[in-house]
Amino acid sequence: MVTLRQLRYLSALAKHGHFGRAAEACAVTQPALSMQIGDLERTLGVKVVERRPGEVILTDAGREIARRGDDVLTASRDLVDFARHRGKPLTGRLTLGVIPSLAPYLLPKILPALQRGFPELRLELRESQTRQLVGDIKSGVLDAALLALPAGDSDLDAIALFEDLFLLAVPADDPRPEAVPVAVDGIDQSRLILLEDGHCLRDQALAFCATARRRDGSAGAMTFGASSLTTVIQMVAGGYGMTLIPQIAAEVERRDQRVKFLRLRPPQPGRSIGLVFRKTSPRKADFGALGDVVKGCVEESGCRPVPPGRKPPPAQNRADSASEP
Amino acid sequence: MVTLRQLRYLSALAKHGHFGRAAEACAVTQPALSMQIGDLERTLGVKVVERRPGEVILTDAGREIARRGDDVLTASRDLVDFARHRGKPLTGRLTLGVIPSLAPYLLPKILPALQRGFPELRLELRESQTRQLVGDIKSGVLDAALLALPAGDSDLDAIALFEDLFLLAVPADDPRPEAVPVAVDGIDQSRLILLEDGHCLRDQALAFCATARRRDGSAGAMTFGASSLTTVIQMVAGGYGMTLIPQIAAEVERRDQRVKFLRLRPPQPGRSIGLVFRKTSPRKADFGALGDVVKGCVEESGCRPVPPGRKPPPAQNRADSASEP
DNA sequence: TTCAGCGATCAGATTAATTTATCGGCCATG
DNA sequence: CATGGCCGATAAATTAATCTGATCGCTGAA
Repeated sequence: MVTLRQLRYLSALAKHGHFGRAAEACAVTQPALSMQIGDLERTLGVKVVERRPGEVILTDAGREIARRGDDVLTASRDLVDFARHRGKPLTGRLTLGVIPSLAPYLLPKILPALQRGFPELRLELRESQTRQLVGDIKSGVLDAALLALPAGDSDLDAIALFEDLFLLAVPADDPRPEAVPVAVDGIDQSRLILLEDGHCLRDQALAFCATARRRDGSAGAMTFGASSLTTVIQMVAGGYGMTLIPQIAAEVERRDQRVKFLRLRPPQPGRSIGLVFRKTSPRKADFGALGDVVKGCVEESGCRPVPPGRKPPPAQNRADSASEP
Repeated sequence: MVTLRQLRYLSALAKHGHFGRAAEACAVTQPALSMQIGDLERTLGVKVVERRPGEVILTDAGREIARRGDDVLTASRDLVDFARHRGKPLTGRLTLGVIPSLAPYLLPKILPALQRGFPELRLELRESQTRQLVGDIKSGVLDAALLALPAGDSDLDAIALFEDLFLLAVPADDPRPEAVPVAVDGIDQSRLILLEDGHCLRDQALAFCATARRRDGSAGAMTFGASSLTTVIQMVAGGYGMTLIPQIAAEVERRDQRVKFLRLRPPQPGRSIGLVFRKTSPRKADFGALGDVVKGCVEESGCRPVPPGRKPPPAQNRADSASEP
């Protein structure tokens, strides 16, 4: 009979490709793991791993078995999570991913409120790009993530939290007055400074500009890859170009006197920020509560963004955030 | 740490509502099961069952835990199935459901071929209505089922096998010549004899007639509920009315000289027969092979129906088989 | 009151899993 | 072609998990 223990050991073995290290990861000795894998192979009637000198690789069948095993483990972990957290939202450990263009601006708003409202919550944060976050949510490494919708994965569910409009950040000495919204034509794509590849914000900005206009044939855009929005703003301040920046970040970056932020004429581009989690997650109650906290913080911070009143996030007539990360 | 054993015992307990009988079903003694349930409650920190004199009922949390536990068990059973059957399609035990309006006509065609081509296959058949079959597939009681598409459940996948057109069965002394297709107007809905409630064929026939015409306000139709198509044909033969009958059944029922079958004018109503199974089923290779056998048998039997060349089954301009069973 | 049904509990036996120690194959070195 | 290191398999002893059979205590019915 197959056991969860065998699947756990197999999962570790698949991950480490090494009996000794897999055993260590499972906090058992190597023979213990060897025997469990052996038992598994015997009960399934298939060689699961190829033991070759210098490396241990899964067989084809083994790969599929490990994949299914991970599904089983995730489901059982969910079961335990459900039982342990049922009835008391936002207590205990909760691992949350946040995209880099959001984390430094949103977290300072919500962490104090969370701490105050849910002192029993032990939040573990991770900052990564959307692609990574989605993978980690699906594999159960993360419970949920704050990112720009849509996440575009049918295994995932989302709660829309707020709309985050884009502003055009330009040097303070730009001739255009701050009061007048500029048309997208005001954006010289070749002077656009963006985050490095892989950031959803970069893709959204590019998508918006692409639909807005295409000044020359070159895929162009001075797409120097900064790793943080603050860096991007520094470059704008230094007169190296301009950028599209989400309102929630502009609030903070506005401190720098050498830049100013111009609003854009409708249809204003923007992104829809949401809380994403596995459809089968056992902690939906937590996510509802967490979402409420975020909405509350964003609202009371006097920020323009407001929670939308609909389920499926829009992303129509705005940046095409359908592109992966 | 939670174990599959505990989940198996919990599943049995949930099903039987009785420690003793659940234990018996698991082939262990009652104390063994009691202790495992006790351990489970201890590790989860929740009372899972309410022990009250005379009955054992799950708590709210227990119900959800049992549901999730069943998911885990299904996934682990799938893993084992995958490992055991991988590489040798159509061997070993395979449980297959078939709807009643199809089983007696299709099975005689395919069983000999299956026996010949796959002697190692031990097919276990069950005849039930669509609703029941779908439930059993989802819970893992059945591996797959032959029924009229669409099954309409997002957890299920289907392979379309063939189109089965409906014919109008009338008494042999009906004045209309067999050679000329009749219009749907030729169907007097008030004289329609159908299978009893719950059969998809009944719903399809009613749906087709409803779109075809509505002679009077009465929901009408002489919908005496026969439990088999043979019974229905007997009644038609006896002059009690007429019926819509799938071509595959007409082939057989044609033996009765007292009825004849009129073709219908386009858009000809019909049903799309398919093989349905869980999306995550470990035996998709088997289903492909089984589907091929069915297609082959249906074709070579000189039957009109042919395999369609498209994935999503039609059900357009024909009986509305979207209604449940 | 007494009894039958049912689940909990206990002690002891059994089975499964783990650890420590060791073996043997396979490379890379010298 | 020896030698030592790495790595997984195996053996024996130990520990932990699980089971059985006997029994207890509770509850509702006779």
